[in-house]
Formats: sequence, structure tokens, C-alpha cells
Amino acid sequence: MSDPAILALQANDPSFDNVWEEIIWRGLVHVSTDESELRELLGGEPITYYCGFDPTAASLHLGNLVQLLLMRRLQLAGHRPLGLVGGSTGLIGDPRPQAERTLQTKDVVAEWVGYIQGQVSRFLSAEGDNAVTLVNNLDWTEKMGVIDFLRDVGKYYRVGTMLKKDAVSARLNSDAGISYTEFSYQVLQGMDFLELYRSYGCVLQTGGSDQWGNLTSGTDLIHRAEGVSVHAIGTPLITNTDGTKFGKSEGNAVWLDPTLTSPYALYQFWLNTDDSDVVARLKVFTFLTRAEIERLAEAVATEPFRREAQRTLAIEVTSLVHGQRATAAAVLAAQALFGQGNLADLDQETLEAALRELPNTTTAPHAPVAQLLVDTGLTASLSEARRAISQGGVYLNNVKVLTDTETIEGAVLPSGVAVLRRGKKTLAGVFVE
RNA sequence: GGCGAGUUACCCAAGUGGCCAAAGGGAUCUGACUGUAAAUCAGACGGCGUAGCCUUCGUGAGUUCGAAUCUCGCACUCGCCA
Repeated sequence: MSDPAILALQANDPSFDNVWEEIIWRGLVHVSTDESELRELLGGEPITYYCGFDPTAASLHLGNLVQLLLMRRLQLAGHRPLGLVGGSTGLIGDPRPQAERTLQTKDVVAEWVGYIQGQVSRFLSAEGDNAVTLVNNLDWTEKMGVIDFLRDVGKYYRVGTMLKKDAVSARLNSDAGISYTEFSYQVLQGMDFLELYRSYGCVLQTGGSDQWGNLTSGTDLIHRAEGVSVHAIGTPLITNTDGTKFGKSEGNAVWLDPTLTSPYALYQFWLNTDDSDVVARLKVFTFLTRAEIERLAEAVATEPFRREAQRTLAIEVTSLVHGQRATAAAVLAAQALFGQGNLADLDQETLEAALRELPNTTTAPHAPVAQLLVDTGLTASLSEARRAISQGGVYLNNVKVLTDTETIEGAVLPSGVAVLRRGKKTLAGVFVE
């Protein structure tokens, strides 16, 4: 599944003498167990570590990418990754702050497990002494009976401690409350760590800092059950300086699956990163060295209008996720569509290829523009389309559309295509038959 | 099991019989300014071939000329008591 060509290009920065120092510099550690022990552990002989991904959707998203890349950095330092996909924990659902999760059917979760395993394996090498091993917690929880669960695991858990976890107490203090199902989640995740400790000698779990309660659930359980101290690293929640949520595009999650978020859309997402965020993103989401990132930081400070850091970031991350060919296509599309020149003067083949990267639709020449906005997904309804047009926010081949009854007849380019734009940078392609 | 409080549009949150498609804030979108940036300012923000109609205020029934607002049943949530 993994692309050896991409993985081969990745390396940790040799200017750090320990991967621990590097992940600290990259801002990947928000909380952890004992720091000096971790530094020693990560700088020494190969250890086995794990990170879990619950199948709560058909694809992982950018938030998960942080974890995947942290795993990869540890693997590059010689350690052995276990990629856990939560076939059982995904059936239970970890408590979200706002509300109870809707349970998905077992069939759906099983299907998602397959997709996510595929994605996890893309980012980690399957070769060498420290090849990634994929595990599924359904393998050890499904066959366990309730009585064994309560006797062998439940006894190690104190309800008082469980209630104090942020995820639980936040819900107890909200109108939503919490079901026994979600309350139990932390126990399941603790069991995972214990199981992986026993069968693989796994001594480190990584995850988002919002999972800290679940991470310590495991370290505490292992301490009680085995009398051994193991470790956990919690990565910071990635935030935007302007206060909006990171990883959302028009309110939707940015997915790693190219059918859910196209390579072009992913490229655009990164290209639009704020100046004030771009350096931090380069550290977390690329394998560029400290020296390279420092040079780009300098470029942001001295000539921000060139947006070199954003361009580099966009190319790096898109390549990481979708490979270099898809990235090259996204870059070409962006150049064609955002270039200065007249669209009619463009090489029509390049333009067509660019439009295929965008949301697009095929239509007859007399179709009104308002309808095309809906067909391409640029607006959610005809009302919204008319509103956008009346606000002067819709362009056909870079010419402002004046009335919502206007058709694309006459605007069609020689190759039988037209470029529809909403606002400054939301584009769609129209193919006329 | 008993008592009390609650369920409003993407989120938070006003509204307690007509002036409510529903205040305000956030998010989002558009315009101006720009660097496919941020900040700022302005406008928009249920649907519909658009000054009118349709659907929405947990859910089902009802009262009324008229309900998000009143009554009853049901579901769910929170708190206190048992």
C-alpha cells in the first residue's frame, strides 16, 4: 500500500541528535509522561510504539495526519510502529465534548476499518526490521465476555478517576450527559495498550492531547496490572491564529481520501495558510529540515507577497498524501486557473485537465448560470446562487455575471468548456456538449 | 419511582398567542482593500422562476380566526429526592 518512492524521500533532520529533540522542536509534544525517560528511550534501542485510529468515518482527515507523521518520524528513528485501527472502539465511540455519538452499524464500521487501514499503511514503511504492523482491537475485545471484562479489567478501574477525566466530566456538566457506553470507552482503550504491551512489548502510545485521558488510562492500567511504567505522548491541538478551527475548508473536514477531498482542493487548502501559521505547519506537516524551514520563515518575514512558504508547504503535503504526479497536476491546474492571462489564450488541453481537477458538470449551452452554480456544488441552492450573483460574486471565464437568467452561451471557450467562479477562488468547470 | 428544569435554524442563545422565517453573538459566504494572506469596514445568511407562496422552533394530538409561544400524550437530557 505504501509508496516506497515517497517514503524513501523522508528523513529526520540529522542536526538533531535525538528524535525526541526533533519532535519537541516541531512542536509535536504538548503533554507526555516523564520527559527525560522519553528522551533516553527514544534515543536508545528500538522500541515498539502505537497510535490508534477509530473508524468514525470512511477516511482519515488532516488531524489524523499529525499522528501519522509523528509515527513516521519515530519509525525513521528506528522504532517499530503498530498501527491500530479501532474496530471495537469505533463501535463504542469516544466521548466528544458536545454530544453523544450516533452508533454506526457493525457492517459500516467494518467497511471503514478497511479504508482506514489502507490509509495508515500508506504513511509507514512496511520494509526492514521496524516495518509497521497493523492491528485491530476487535481481535482481542470481540471474543471477551462481559464477566471476564468486569473481573479482569474492571477491577483495575476506579470510578472516581474515570469521572475526573476531562472528556467525561465535560459531558457530565453539559446538558447532553453521557451514556454508559461512552463512559466505558477509556477502559477499552486502556485494554488496547495492555494487550499491545503483552503481545508486542509496546511501551509508548501517541495521540492527540484531547486523548490524554485515554492515553493515561493505558499507562495506569499497565502499571497496575504489570507493575511496569510505560509512556505516552500527547500532540497539541493544531489551532489557527485567527481562532478558527484548523483542518476545515468551508466548514467541512479536509480528508485524506482523494475522492472526498481532491488533490487540487488539498493543495489549495495549504496554499491558503495564513502567514502567521505557515511556519508552524511546515514543522508539523513536512519533512523539511530545520535549516530549510528557518529559511522559509525568513522569506515569510521579508517578502510575504511571494508566499514561498505556502507554496512549499502545499507541494510538500500534497505530495506526501497523494504522490508527486497528482501534486504536479494540482500545481498546473492552479497556474492555469489563477494565472494572469486570458483563458482563451491558454493551451486548451491544459485548461481541460485543470477543470477536471475541479468540481465540474456537463451541460447544454442554454443552461442558466444560476443552475450551473447548483450543479457544480458552488452553491447549495438556487436561492443561494441568485444571492451570490446579485452580490456580484459570480464570474464566468473571469467576466462578472450580471443576471441570474444569463446562460453560458457565448462564453464557451473553443474547447467546449467554461470556467465558473464564485468569489475570488472557488472554481468549477463546465463542459458543454 | 417522585419532584423540578429543559429540548429554537450550522453552533451558542433570545423569544412565552398575532408586528416571527423567528433578536443577538460565533461560524460561513460575498464585496471593498490585498499577496489565491491577515486585520478592518459593508452586505448576505430556511426553500422556492422572489414584495407572494411553501417548510421550520424535540414529537404526536388538541384549543384558537391565528401557536415557537396555551393544553394533553410521548421521547430525550439535566438536577434534586427515593
